[in-house]
Amino acid sequence: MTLSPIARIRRFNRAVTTETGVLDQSFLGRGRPLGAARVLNAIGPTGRAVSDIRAFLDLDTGLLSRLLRSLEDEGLASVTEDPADKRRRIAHLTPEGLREYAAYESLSDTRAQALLDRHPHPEALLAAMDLIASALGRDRIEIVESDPHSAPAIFCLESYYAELAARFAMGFDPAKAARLDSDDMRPPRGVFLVALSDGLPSGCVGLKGTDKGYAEIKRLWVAPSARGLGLAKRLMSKAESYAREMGITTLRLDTNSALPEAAGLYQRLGWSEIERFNDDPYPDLFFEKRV
Amino acid sequence: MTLSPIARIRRFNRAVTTETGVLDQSFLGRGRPLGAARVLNAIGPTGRAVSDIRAFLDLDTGLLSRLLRSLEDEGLASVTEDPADKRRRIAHLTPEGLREYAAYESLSDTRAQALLDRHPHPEALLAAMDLIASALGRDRIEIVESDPHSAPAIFCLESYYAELAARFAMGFDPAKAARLDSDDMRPPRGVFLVALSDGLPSGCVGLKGTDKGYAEIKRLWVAPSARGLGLAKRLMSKAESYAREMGITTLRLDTNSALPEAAGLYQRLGWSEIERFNDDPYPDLFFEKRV
DNA sequence: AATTTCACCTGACTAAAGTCAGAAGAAATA
DNA sequence: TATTTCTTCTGACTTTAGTCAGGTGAAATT
Repeated sequence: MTLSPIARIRRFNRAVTTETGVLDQSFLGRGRPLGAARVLNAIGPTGRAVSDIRAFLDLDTGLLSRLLRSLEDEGLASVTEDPADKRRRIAHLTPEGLREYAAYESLSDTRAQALLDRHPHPEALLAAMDLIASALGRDRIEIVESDPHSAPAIFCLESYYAELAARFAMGFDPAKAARLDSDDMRPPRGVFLVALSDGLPSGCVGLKGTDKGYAEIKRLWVAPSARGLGLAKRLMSKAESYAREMGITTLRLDTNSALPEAAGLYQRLGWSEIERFNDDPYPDLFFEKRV
Repeated sequence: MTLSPIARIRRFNRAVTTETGVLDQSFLGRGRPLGAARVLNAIGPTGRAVSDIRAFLDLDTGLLSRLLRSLEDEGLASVTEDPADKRRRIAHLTPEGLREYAAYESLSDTRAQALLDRHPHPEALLAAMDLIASALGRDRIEIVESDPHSAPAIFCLESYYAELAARFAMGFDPAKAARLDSDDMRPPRGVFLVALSDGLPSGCVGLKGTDKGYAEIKRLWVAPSARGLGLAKRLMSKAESYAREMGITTLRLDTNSALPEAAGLYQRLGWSEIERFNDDPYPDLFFEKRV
C-alpha cells in the first residue's frame, strides 16, 4: 500500500473540512445565521467599506444589503456614507457589535489555542500551516509599497537579518553593515516593497536611490514558507518597474556567495557580475543591470 | 511585529476556507446542489449503507432520503434493501452515477495535482498536510483489528522497517530479524492492530501468541506525523486488553536502546526491564508486564 | 405473541441563501 | 450639460437546507 499524494491531500481536505464544520456549528451557537456572522466578522473592529465586504465574501449586492440591515436591526452594526464618495458606504460595528465580534474571535481562538496546547511540537505545526497557507495563497500574494519603518517591513527585515546571521560563517551584525538611510528607500528617492500573503509579510525588497548615477537593490528576502513560488522574481521585477518609472537606468546590487540561490536568481534575471563598487564588509559578489 | 501563533492559524484557516470555497464553486458548476453532490460522493463507487451516509454527513433522515430520491430521479443512484436486514438500505451508483462521481473526483484531483506540480517541494507540502490532518483528526483516530497481511498493515510494517534501518547504526534487515509467523498475530493466538487516522494508517502493534506461557508485543510503530498524540499508549493499552480477553497474564517485548523514546514509554506504562529472553540479533533491551 | 426498537420514508413545514429586476443618488465622462 | 457608470438599496421571487411529526415494515426483545 503506497499512499498516493492525491489521497494524502484528500485526507487533509477531509480533516480541515470537518474542523471548519465544527467551528461553523459553534458559530451557530450564538443564535445568528452563518451569513450574518460572516458579515459581522468581515466588518471587523476597524470598519470596512460595503463594496470591500462584498468582494471579500463574494456576496450578491441584495443579499449583503439585507444582512447588513439585519445586523443593524440587532444593534450590532451601523452603515454610514463615505465622505469622500457619497455613493459608497462604510459599515462599522457598534459597541455591542464589537462585543459579538470578540465573542466569535474567542470561539475560534480557543479552538486554535487548544490545538496548539495539546500538540507536542506547536512550532512544527505552525510552520506546516504557514507552508500550506503560502502554497494555497500564492496567487493572492500581493506586493505593496510600504514604509521601511512600518511593522510588516520591520518584520521582514528582522527575519532577513536573522537568516543572514545564521547563514554567514562570520555571522551578521546589522549595525556593521553599510548604513542605510530609510529616506533613500522612500519615494521619491526609492521605494520599499513588502509581499503580503493573506496578511503575512512574506518577502521584501528595497530600491535605494543614490547620487552616483545608479540605484541599488537591497534587502531582498523571501520567507521560508513562501520559497519556490516565484516571489523573489516578482519582487525584483516590481522593483525594476519602479526604477524605470523614476527614470533610473542602471541598477546595482551586492550579495554574498554564501547565498548561492540569490546569485543564481540575479543571473537568470539578466544581471551581470561587476567589480566591487563599495567597501561594505559583508558582500563579495556585485551585479549590475540596465533597465 | 511578531506574528502570534493565533494569527498564523487564522491565516491558515483563511487560506484553506478560500480553497474549499473555490472547490465548492467548481462543484456547483456541475449543475447540482452541494448537498446532492456530497451524497453522491459519500456513496462512492462501492456503494454504501444509507445509515452510514447519514452518520458520515451528519444529515437528518428526511433530508438524506430526499437527496437520495433526487439522485435516483437523475438516474445517478439506486437504493436497494440490505438482504441481511431488510430495514436497512444500501445506496449504489448507476453507471451514469459513476461517471458523475469520477467527474467530481477529477475536479478536486486536478486542483490537488496543480498544487503539487507548481510547488518546489511537494514532499514537504504533503508532510505538512499529514501533520495537520493528524493533529486535527487525533480524536478521530481509530484502532482496528487488521490482518497482518492487509494493505494497511503492510504499509505500517514497511514504514517501521524503513525507520529501523535508518536509526540502527548497523541498519536493519527484516529478513535477519526473528521469524514472525503471521498466524501468531491472528486470532485466536494473537492480534494485529492498526491505527487509522481518517483512513491513513498511522500506527500499529502486534500481539504475538507463543507456547511459552507469555505473549509478546511486536512491531509497535507510530507514523511521524502522528507522534506526540498519545497514540502509542492507546495502541499498547488496546493490545493489553486483547491479551487480557485471551486469558494471557504475562506480556514480554524486546526493543533497542537506539529507540530511547520506546524504552521510556514502556517504563511509564508499567513495564519492568528483564534479562534477555531470546537471541534475536537486533534487540538489546527486554521488558515484561503482568496484566 | 405482543411490544418495543430500528431504519427509512413522506408530508408539511420554516429558515437561510441566493437571484434578478428595477430605482435612486452620486460621480465620472462625453 | 447630458449621458453613462457606480454603489447601494428594495421588492419579489426561487432554491437549498434543515426540522419535525407521523407512518410503515422489519427485526429484536419481552
